[in-house]
This record gives sequence, structure tokens and C-alpha cells, in this order.
Amino acid sequence: MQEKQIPAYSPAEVESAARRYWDDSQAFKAVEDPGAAAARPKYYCLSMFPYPSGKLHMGHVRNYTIGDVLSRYHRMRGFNVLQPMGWDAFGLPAENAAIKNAVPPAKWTYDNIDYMRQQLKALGFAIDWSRELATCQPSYYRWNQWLFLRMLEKGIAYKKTQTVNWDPVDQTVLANEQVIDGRGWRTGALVEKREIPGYYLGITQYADQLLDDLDTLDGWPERVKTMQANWIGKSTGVRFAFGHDIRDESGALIGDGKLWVFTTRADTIMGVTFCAVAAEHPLATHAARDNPELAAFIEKCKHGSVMEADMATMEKEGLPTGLTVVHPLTGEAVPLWVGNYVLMSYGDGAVMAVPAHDERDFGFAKKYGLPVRQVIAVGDNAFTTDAWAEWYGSKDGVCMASGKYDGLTHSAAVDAIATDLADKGGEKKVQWRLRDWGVSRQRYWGCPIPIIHCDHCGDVPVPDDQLPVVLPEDCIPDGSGNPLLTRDDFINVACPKCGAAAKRETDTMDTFVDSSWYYARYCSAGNDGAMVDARTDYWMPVDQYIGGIEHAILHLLYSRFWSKVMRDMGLTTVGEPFARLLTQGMVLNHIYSRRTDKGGIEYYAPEEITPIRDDAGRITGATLIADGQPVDFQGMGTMSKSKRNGVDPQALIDTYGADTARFFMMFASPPEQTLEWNDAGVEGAHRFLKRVWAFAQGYVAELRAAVPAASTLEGAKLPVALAELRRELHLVLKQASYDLGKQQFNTVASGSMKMLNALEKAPREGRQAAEVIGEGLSMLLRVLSPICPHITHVLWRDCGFGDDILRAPWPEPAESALVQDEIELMLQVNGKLRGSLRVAADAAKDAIEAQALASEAAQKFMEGKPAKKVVVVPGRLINIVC
RNA sequence: GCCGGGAUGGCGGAAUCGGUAGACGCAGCGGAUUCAAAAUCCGCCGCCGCAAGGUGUGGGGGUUCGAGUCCCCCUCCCGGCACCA
Repeated sequence: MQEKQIPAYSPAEVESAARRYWDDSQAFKAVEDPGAAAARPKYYCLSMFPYPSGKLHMGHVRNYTIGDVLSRYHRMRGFNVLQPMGWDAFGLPAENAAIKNAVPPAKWTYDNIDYMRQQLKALGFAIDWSRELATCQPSYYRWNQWLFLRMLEKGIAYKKTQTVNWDPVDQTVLANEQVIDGRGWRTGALVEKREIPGYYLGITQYADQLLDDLDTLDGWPERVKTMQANWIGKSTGVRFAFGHDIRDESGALIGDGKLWVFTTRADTIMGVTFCAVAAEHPLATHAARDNPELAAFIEKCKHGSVMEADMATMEKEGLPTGLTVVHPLTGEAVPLWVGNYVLMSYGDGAVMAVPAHDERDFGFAKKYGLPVRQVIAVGDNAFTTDAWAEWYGSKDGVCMASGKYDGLTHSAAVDAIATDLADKGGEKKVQWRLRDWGVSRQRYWGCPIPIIHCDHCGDVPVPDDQLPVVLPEDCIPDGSGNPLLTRDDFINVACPKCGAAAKRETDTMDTFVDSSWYYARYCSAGNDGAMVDARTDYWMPVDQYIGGIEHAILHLLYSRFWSKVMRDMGLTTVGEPFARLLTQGMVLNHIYSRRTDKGGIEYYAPEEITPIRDDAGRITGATLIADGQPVDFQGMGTMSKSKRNGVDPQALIDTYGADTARFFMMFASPPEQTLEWNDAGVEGAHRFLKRVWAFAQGYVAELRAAVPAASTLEGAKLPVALAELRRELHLVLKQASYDLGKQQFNTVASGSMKMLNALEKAPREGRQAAEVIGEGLSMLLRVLSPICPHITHVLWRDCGFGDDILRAPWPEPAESALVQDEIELMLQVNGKLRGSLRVAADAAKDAIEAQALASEAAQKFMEGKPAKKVVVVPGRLINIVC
């Protein structure tokens, strides 16, 4: 078939031609079209914007290809599609780069954006670039500041103290990431906890809505909704107080003589054998005054981590205060302890301890020899204090050794006890795990918090007409604190109220603020007069949001919260920003590191090391190629700049083209699944595209002329081979459309391979053959086009199917092509596959049974025994039980 | 530690409702083409077995005519844990 010279597949030529066409025709510019909402519904397809870390990695390629496939598919289905792109441009890595290379974060960030934008363009994503934004632009972040001020007015934003990691040597606040084994990443100094003032957003005011509205999110994965619900953590319990007579020096009762606690297990109240308070609790402070050992312990608690994971895994320790509190029901004196596992920030910073029925209390009691008192019985289970058993914590038991409450179930006992505690101020209470959102960061590269501190007027909001408070872009952080502190031109300002000399706030906002509303800003791109406008009402909510599972809780919860705030302020009409969510699995790669002499961690790229493997091929260690010395293998982890394990797609694009990179990424696995990076198989993807190219060009050269202008296939009598070919093509198409509907793109890719396999084996003689092949090829190109838009764009035109595949309708399988006269059923005997049976497609159950029992395979394996039962699964199989 | 998810050939993965395990690829093996190689094409390819057959979806148990799929227990891996984004 190679008599005529077929042009070779040249990805570079094909891809630049396709992109030129899209650019010239402004193919992806999205225009609001509210009048045609019924005929041409909008489809807002959004992928999480990247942090401009330097280069794209394969996780980005996966994320944005998924979004692009969905965008292009919906476009072919007749939707008015918006797919924007921007940059989550503030953040810590820019400061780290500045520390390392003395480059201003602004320059580093903008250079990275330029490089990564060009990479995104090279991948051929159908993005409306006219809406591009970067969160470090004053035109964007002024609206962070503006909405922050509105929240302040409404009491949603407020100021209180926050706990931070403090590096005593660098005299600076550290991010959790910068604390390694309790020490500062650069100084190696023991990190201290420090209380400093900061601004908070009252996300807990929306806790109920954030929880309840999860039920409306039908397009979200269950696992994400479960994680969010658990994070919000609504628990119903009882808040009550242990009485005491502990007084400070002035003789005043501390806390009015009440030690407040919250418990979800009030039914175990008769099993309380001690109480524990946080190190920061006023009673702990009081007890430590004349107790040096306790004071030292409290001091020790103030070091150490602020991270929940560390709190949960650390050794539970405590010291008695020597004080006692009074059990509210028994009047018994209960010893009071200080425990390092009690959090001041959760509830009242104090817990009642029931060692018999709480695993943590049990461990603590065993360690310090405190009494354990069983008050819940579950069936006949025998209780011993030797070791913790799972049932001790069960809510399915009844009270015992609890006086009048004996025999009551969990909920009945909680109710009765709450009633009995009521006259002492106890009450049933809903407690949330969710905490308010601390947004102050003691960092330079972020959005300035628009507050001015005046000696006379206090904290004064910056007036709207002075927004934005612009961040100076020429600072170079050196790791020893926020450089804004030394920028007099930034700090010194007149108080907006009294005009006296005043100081600007130097804290900046958490970058999660930036990403909490960018989706709304894309819609109203370019509006300098308002945060959002009517265009946002047209596009919102996002119809399909795509991003990594790593954002399942924080980013998505903050965005949902921010949306509700904007709605309540009348800025938008939408309370849930993302109608449908696809959480992409992480793309993993090997992580190698070494500890530095200061106790920090230095990471090495996989290409810089030689792995050491055991007999099973597992990596156990590695050496650095540069010096031959060992490095640690840290396992697999998400590709990231900071761990230096990202794989840049550039080499792939340069060698094989964007279509191959996109196809390979989609083919590798279903989108939600974690993917360990491995480029074996890229060649196979490329080989497939070369075959598609050659086949289509062969069709142009040999068959196209024989294909009639109007299809004659529907209802036509085809030769068996052609009918079977056409059936297979339409069957694969049907499957591919189904798979696209469930967002399983790997099988869409393999479906396109199956179509090509079928087409290549097809008979090529006669008009009908040419027509079936032409139909199949046009289906193949359209199914493949969302994944490989460049090659399919060029081939669509070359094959004469039309000018622009973007405007081609998604192909529909012809049901008439799928019908069969005869089908094959699997034959099992006692559940084991023993053969198969061909029967008429409409054969009756009795007839099938008879045919099955008479078959040679059945006779052989039934060994003369009578059939006890015959199971017939229509269209599938027969199972003879004997 | 807690919350969420995952584990299927040498590798990536497929199997829509409990009904043919391994689609489609990669790697490998054999062959064709070639002076040779690359590229391309054809065939084979879970494991054990000459075969008949047996066996097999991380491990252990259960439900069922039938389990990768449902239930219970366990192991390992990944994501999150509020200042990485």
C-alpha cells in the first residue's frame, strides 16, 4: 500500500499547524451567551491553577490533559465552554529561591510563569488565555483586601492570638514544612511555640452550612465529602464543669470555680478517675507557681510541634498538679493533671479522663498508675486492666457501676446525665472539630493585610479608595524574617483616621485566600471596578473542577466557605462553587534525600543518584553519583519542586510531540488513581499515533474517492466481514462514549486503539468497504480528538471530513449496527468454566438449558450425575450444578 | 496516631449490576523484511504441567450455584492532618 508516497508523521509540523489555526481563529475564546442557555448551555471547566514553581511536571500534564479532554468533549457535545488558566503565584518557594539565589521573589515568579505558560501552550490546551490572572498582581489581590475589609465589618474576620513555630536563632516564624524533627531547617535550633496576634476568618460560623450542603454536591466523589464531613467534625455531647476552690494570689476563684470540659461520652461520667488540662490552661499556670517540676514540664510542652500529626504520635506525658476538682455528680475529689495531649485550642482546654473507656486515657492511666474504673458493659465481655480492648470504647453497651444510671444505653444515659447536670450549668452542646481559619502569615511574598496600626486609633482598616495596598516587588528575603519590617517606605503611613504617623501591618495573607475565589475572577476578567460582575453569574458555578486529591480538604473547604461569604454579601448567587469534582490521583516519583549538618534535609533528583536494590528489586538505598556517598531513599511521593522529584515533560514533547505526551498520560491509568511515574510505554503511544497517521493518509490515497457523498450504510445489507467490522467499530464507540461519561479516559484511549486495530484488518475492496472504513475512521478521529487534538485536527481536514474537527459533532453509535443473530454463552459445571455454547440471540431459557445439558462438555464434566440446578444468566452464561 | 484511598501477569492497566480474569498497551520470545541495523509487519506470551488438567486478582476467614467485585480480620503503600501548595 506504499506505492504512493505518504508523508511521514511529523509531530512538530502537525502541532504547530494546528495551534496556528486555533490562534488565528481565536478558537478557545469564551463568550457569554445567556440568550442561548437552553440550546447551548455553558460548561465551565476548571483545572486547579498551578503554583509557578519553575517547570511543569507530569502531575500538571495529567491534571490539565484531563481538563482539556473534558473541555473538548463537551464542546463537541454542543456546550459553550470556558476553560481559563492562571497562576497561584504567592507562596513560600519564591522566598526559598530568593534565599538561595538572591533573586527577588517577584522576578523569579514572573520568569517561571513565562516559562510554564509556554509549556502549557506547547501542550495544546484549549485555554482562553485572555482571562489569565496571577494572584500576585495588585489587580487581583486588591479584591482579597477589599473582601477582607468587608469581612472585618461583618465580624467574619477578627483578631486573636495564634500559635506559631518560632526559630529563636533566625528570630523568625517557620512554616510546618521548615521544621524538621523539632528544629529549624536552616539553623538547627530547637523550635519554640510562640503566641502572636493574627487575623482569623470565622469559618466556624458557616460550619453547619458547610456540612449540610455536602449533601447537595452530587457531582463530588463520596470520599471527598466524607473527608470534609470528618474534618468539620460535628459532635454532640455535654459541656459541664467540675467545681473547685482554687484561688489566685488575690484570693479570686480561678475561672469562677469551674473547670469546664466537653465530652461525647457523658455516659461514662461515673468512670472519671482524673481530669487533665492543657499546659496553657490557667489552672496549670497557677499550679506551676510553687512547683518547679511542673513549671519545667509546662515549659517543655511549649516547645515541640504545633502539628496535629506530631501531637497524636508523641508520647503522652503528664504531671499531677497536686490540686483536685469536684466530681459534679458524686462530689468525689478528682485529681487534676496537666497533659501534653490536651489542646488548649479545642473546646475548653480540659478533659475528663475515663481510662476504662477511652484508649488515650487508658494508656495515660497505665503509665502513671491511675485507677481504671469500668462503667460500661458490652455483652458478656470480660474487662481487664491488662490491655486495651476494642470494645472498651464501644457505644453499644450499657452503664454499670454507675448507680441510678445502671442499665441505660449510651444515648439514654447521656440524656439522663445531661439533665442531672443542668442545675450546675451543664448542657448538651454541639462541638465542632473545625477551627477558625488563621490567615496571617509573617511573610513577605503574599497579599498585604490592609490594616494600619495607629497609636491613637488602634488597628485601622485601609479605606477602600486607598486599595490596593501594593506589595513592593524588589525585596529579597534572606531567611531572617519578613523583609517588609525594614521597608520604611512601605511601613510608614499616615493614619487614615487621625492623620498621625502610623505603621502598616506587615503580615500577609495565607495563600489559600488567593485560591479561594480565583474561579470567580476568571469569569469577570479585567474588571477594575468590581471584584466580580454579571459575567460571573453566567459562568458560575464551575461545572467541572479538576485537581489533585491532596486538596480534598483545605483548599476545597476554604473555597466553599469563601463562596458562601461572597453570596451572603450579594456579590454572587452561588453558594457552592464546584458542581462536579474530579480528584486526580497523585503522580509519584522516588524521593532521595540527605540530612545536612544543621539537621535540615537536602533533596536529590532521581537522575542524580544510583539506586541500590534488594533481591526482589525493591529500592533499599542509593548513592549520589556526584560523590559516591549514600543518600536516603524516602519512598515514593508526589512530584514537587521542593522534593526535587518532578519529571519535566519537555523532553517528551520535544522527542514525540504533545499528542504523544497527552495520549500516554491518559492511557497510563484512570484519572483518580495514584500513578507511579514510569515512562516505559511512551514509545507505544507514539507508535499508535504514527499508525493512525499512516492509516488516514492511506485512506486519502486509496479509498476516499470511492466513498459516496451521502452515507448508504444505514439499513444496507453488508457482507458478513463488513457487517462484523462495522459492529465492532460501533461497539467500541459505544463503550468509549460510556467510558468518557464516567471520566475513565484510559479506556477511551484503548478504545481508539481497538478501532484502529479493526480498521487495519478490514477488507478494502469495493465501495461498501471504503464507506465502512471512512465511517470508522471519522469516528476514530473524533473519539481521539479530545486526547490528541493536533493530529486529529490535521487528519480531519486531510481526510475531507470537514474544515474543523472542533465543530464536528460527537459520534453516536448506530444501534442497527450492533444487532446479532447468534450469541455465545459460557458453559460452567459447578461454577467452573467448561466450554461455550452458540445460541440464537432470542433463544428461550428452556431451549438454552436443554442445549447446555446435551452438550459434550456438560456430559463429560457432569460424570453421569443428575443436574440439581441450572442457572441461566441471559446473554452471559449457564451454570449446571450437579 | 486519626481521617480518606489503594493493592490484579515481568510492568501500566481492563473486567458497567456478583457471571468468560488479564481487554488495550509496554517489555520479552519466535518469525518476515533488510547486506546489516533502525523502522515496519505477522505470531506467541499469568503460573505449574508433555498433555488432560490444575491453579491464580496483597494475606487469612466467610456469604453464594458462582467473588477481583459483598462481609469480617490483617499487612504494606499513597494522600491529608489546619504555616508546602
